[in-house]
Amino acid sequence: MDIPKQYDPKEAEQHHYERWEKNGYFAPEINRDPKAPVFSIVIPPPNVTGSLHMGHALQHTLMDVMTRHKRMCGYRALWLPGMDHAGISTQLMVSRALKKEGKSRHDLGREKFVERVWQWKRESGGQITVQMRRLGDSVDWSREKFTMDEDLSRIVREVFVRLYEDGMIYRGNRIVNWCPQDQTVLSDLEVEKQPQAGKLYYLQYPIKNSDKRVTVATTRPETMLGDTAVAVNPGDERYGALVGQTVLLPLTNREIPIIADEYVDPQFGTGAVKITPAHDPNDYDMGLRHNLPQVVVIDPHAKMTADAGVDFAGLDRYKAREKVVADFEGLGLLEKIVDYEFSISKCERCKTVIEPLISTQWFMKMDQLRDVALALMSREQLPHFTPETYRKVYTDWLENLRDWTISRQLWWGHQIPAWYTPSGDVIVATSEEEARAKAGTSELTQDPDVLDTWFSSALWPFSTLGWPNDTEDLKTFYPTSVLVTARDIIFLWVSRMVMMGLKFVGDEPFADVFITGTILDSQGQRMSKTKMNGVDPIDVFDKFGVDATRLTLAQVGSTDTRWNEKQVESYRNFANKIWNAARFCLLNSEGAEVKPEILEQSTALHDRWIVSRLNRAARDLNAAINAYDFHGAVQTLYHFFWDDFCDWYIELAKADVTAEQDSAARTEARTRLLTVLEHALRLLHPFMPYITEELWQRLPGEKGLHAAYSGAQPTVMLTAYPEGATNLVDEAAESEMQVIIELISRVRNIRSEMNIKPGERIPVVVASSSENLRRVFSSARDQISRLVRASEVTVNERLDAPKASARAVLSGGAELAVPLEGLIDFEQERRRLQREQEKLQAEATKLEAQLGNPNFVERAPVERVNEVRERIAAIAQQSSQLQQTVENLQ
RNA sequence: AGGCGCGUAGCUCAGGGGUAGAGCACUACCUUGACACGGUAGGGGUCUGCGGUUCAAAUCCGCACGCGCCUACCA
Repeated sequence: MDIPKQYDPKEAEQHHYERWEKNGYFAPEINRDPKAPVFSIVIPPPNVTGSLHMGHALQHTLMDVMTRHKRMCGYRALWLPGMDHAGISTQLMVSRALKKEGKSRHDLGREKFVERVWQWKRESGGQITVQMRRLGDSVDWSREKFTMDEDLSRIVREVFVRLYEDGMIYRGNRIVNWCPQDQTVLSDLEVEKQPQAGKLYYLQYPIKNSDKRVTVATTRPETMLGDTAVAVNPGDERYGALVGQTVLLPLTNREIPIIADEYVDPQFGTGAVKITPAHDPNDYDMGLRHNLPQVVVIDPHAKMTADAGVDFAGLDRYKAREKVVADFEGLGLLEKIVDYEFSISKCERCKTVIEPLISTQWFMKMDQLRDVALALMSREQLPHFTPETYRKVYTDWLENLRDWTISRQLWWGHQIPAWYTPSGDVIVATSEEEARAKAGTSELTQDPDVLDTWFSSALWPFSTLGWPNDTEDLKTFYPTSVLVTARDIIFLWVSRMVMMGLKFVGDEPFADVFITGTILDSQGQRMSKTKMNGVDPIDVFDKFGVDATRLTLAQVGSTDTRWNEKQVESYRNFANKIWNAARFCLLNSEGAEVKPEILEQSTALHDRWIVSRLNRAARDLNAAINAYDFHGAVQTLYHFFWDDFCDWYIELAKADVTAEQDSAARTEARTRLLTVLEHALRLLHPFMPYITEELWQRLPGEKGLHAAYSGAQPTVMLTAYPEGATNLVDEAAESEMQVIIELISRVRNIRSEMNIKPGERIPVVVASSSENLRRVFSSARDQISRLVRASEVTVNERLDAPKASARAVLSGGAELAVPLEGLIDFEQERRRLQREQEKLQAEATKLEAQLGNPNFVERAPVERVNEVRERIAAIAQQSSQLQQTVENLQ
């Protein structure tokens, strides 16, 4: 058999995925058990323009671990993939491509432009699906969806119409966030706040029929051209007399009132605020309260309008700002300018400063849906968030939810299914035909706007499953089991899916929500394109292998973690360890094959021990995965495989397995070793799909699949995930083995501390008053001998060894001695024993202090007190044995 | 301004009322027939600080400091 010494991940990553996909292993139909429980996840659809970044790699790893785990547990498992049309990003991307050809989207016209986007999508969209295959995502590609698919688009229209008919969608004229660059409205969630070092300008407005002035402070002087009032707090004594008077607004010919409103904070600035209802959300609200006119002085391109006056019309907003300030200064009305840090709203896509503008848009009322979602949370604690702290984030957000601006002035997206008659009536329908029928005319114009991308995403968990038809998929897979996503879209997406799911299907879209952590760069900064500090997962795959990367990511779970390549390297080493352990098993497999029954028929201590450890690990793993404790799961796998299986079991079994002579005992040892390995590969598979499949395929024997998949081509993917049988967890075997392990470690410690040459064989004397322990030592005599390189191992009731021996006391009431005539350095040995003694004493002192405290004895649980007493007794015994030993050295 | 999270070994992180953990890094020895991407044995922490609750606090509760993130209409 030819197995290289080093594992080559690329080799394994090359062919298995294609076979899994081709054989339909990812589709839930592979499960033949009609009574199989169901597990389903819908993928957070990545942008069609996107490529795989660390965040995806993390989320996908976790979703794949869960899906593979549940599939192996016999669940009818579906992980449904798809992509999002990503309105603004995609439109921008294609527009940029056009620009290189010297064209704009307006040159093409809407229809041609949209066709161009589709063409782009066909040719270069969905790069990420290739990368998902590399990562090993076991998604059912036969169910792949795209938010702009015809069927999903129809569902979007259907939902829109129903919401409109329910009075939850309306068209209105309001102040909105406008991006002057992208020429579209944005929702509150699509603008980002940034701290900005700016200026606060103090402007003086003359009061009519008086020589007094009132000073207002503003960060945006240009908006004063649209002021329609000055407001003060009604309780502000400084200004009480002014309320009701009129201000002569400089640079304009207008007179505006001084009004009183609670909103004004007397502590801030001068306590008097200029009010510009057309260009500030707060002023807008105040304008409505006081019936103030809205004077629009800034247009959608962020240029000043004719209403700003002839001196300003056509100026850019920042140029206008300079001119307003200069003019005030010229008039002697500029009181002062102070440095001031405030936050500014920017378009999250293009980073242009948002202009609040009054505009006609489509909105969705959220109060009713919000209440239903909140009721679900208070009544059933759904969805259940992991980590739980996000429950509060989610509910707080919902409680403060406002209407959602759902229209966008884009061409790429779901065009709003509303038509206008020549007389201006609005007809909302699922198709133009239906609209014509409703309107009684064919002279209709469709609303040019499209819907916010998140509108279709909100429907994702049921639109992908065939709603509004009562499909098998919808009945089977909805509600889905868990949603895995990053925390930044809890509001944009998670909450909206809950609301829409409840409204249209009647059930919550998912029971659980797992919020992943964030992978930061090594400096603790968020990875971002602009900072160029991102780590490309594909590069990591190439360098360390997909499986090692997955293990690293799975371990991250819900914690924010700095990217640490050393960690991946360590898991690359782990993969290599697995490879070489398997290599050893396979190189010594002649005459043997995997045979699961053998595990229950183990009699030797080390065999019962590894079976116990295996089942314990399996039990812990199932519990950890089900509790979304991925970090714990990875640790369990790592230590079971490396420490228990490689460091101890293989070494203990080695003599039997590698015996030159063929024998029943050798075959049995080999069979057991192969079988334990096969179980370990199954445990590892959800985390490390490639190396496990590669090795599993090489194991000899009829390796069974889970009953639900009988008849399928052999693959570790479809084997049963070991459950961890309680009856095979053998506490006695584990504690007996623990004594052997301790014995071996102590002797090795003596060898190392005494500087005994590695090749030197030494006699070992062990003694215990316990007959059982003596039996344990005797049966393990050969193994102990090999692992500590002993010339002979003697087991007695009482320790009988020459003075010139190194000694140690074991925790189970056993002692050992290593006679070292001529080799031992008495002084060194005394120091070594002294250190042991000190450690014990330190512990004893602590425990005795505890026992000496009457409150402890009275109030602590009895078991606890007894534990301490027993421990003290054990230490006392060990200690006196050690003392004896030290004295014997004289 | 509020809310949330975090502060544990040199580094990256687990843990979480009852004797401080892992990986990496470090020290010594080892090319022993699976693996040097390895083996064996070690060293290393008053668990940010101060108070409180408790028989017992790294763990629970306050407060302070530091670091993140989120929400917010202070011009």
